[in-house]
Amino acid sequence: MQTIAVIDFETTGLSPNGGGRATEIAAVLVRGGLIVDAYQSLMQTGAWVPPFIEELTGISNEMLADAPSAESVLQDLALFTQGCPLVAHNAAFDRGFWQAEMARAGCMPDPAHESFACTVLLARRLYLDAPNCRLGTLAQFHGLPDSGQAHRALADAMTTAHLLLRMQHDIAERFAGELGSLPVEHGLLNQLQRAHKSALKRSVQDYVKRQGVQALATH
DNA sequence: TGCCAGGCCCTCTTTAGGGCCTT
Repeated sequence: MQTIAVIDFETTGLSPNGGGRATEIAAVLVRGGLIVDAYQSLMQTGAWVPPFIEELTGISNEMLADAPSAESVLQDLALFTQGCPLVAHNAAFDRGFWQAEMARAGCMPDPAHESFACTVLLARRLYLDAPNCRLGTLAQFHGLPDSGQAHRALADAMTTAHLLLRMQHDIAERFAGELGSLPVEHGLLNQLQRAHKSALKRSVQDYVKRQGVQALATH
């Protein structure tokens, strides 16, 4: 059964190329429709946290002074998520920091981590009635469990994980005719997030068809 | 005070521009 890692970074800015560094990371493991494990840590990169970010996240320079080094945190994280495809809310943002911080820490690239699905792109496909696709809005829209203080890594990763579970449920229900008993795994999420709204059903059918071919190929 | 990035999507589009989403 596939395990998916839902991740969330808190950072000092919007882009690693603009000098932004990670301040906190969380990863939540999802398997078989359940949250099965979680990891969270502050990390010390030596970067200064601007007042605006401190107010937004509650993460201060003083808190980071006692935090473990980014290198040790990222090595732990690489082990924790080993072999798991990744999911994040606005994956383009987290993917940029993931790649930059993993490279700085000298972690070997994990082929599974090249597959990075985005709950924003999926939400834009699936929830046309939602006011917008911000994480907090979608959590309220679906009545997701309260995961704690927003803009902290574990709380946001937990909320994203609950959103992902909701999406897997909704996709399975909406496309029950095409999917049958096929689980809603990472490959289908990737397929759907790239599909045009009007082509959702065709994407599911294409995915199911390919799964069938792969199943035959393994026998 | 306001902007600083980057990837993706949508449309009054595709030889482009603007909005969304993340910290």
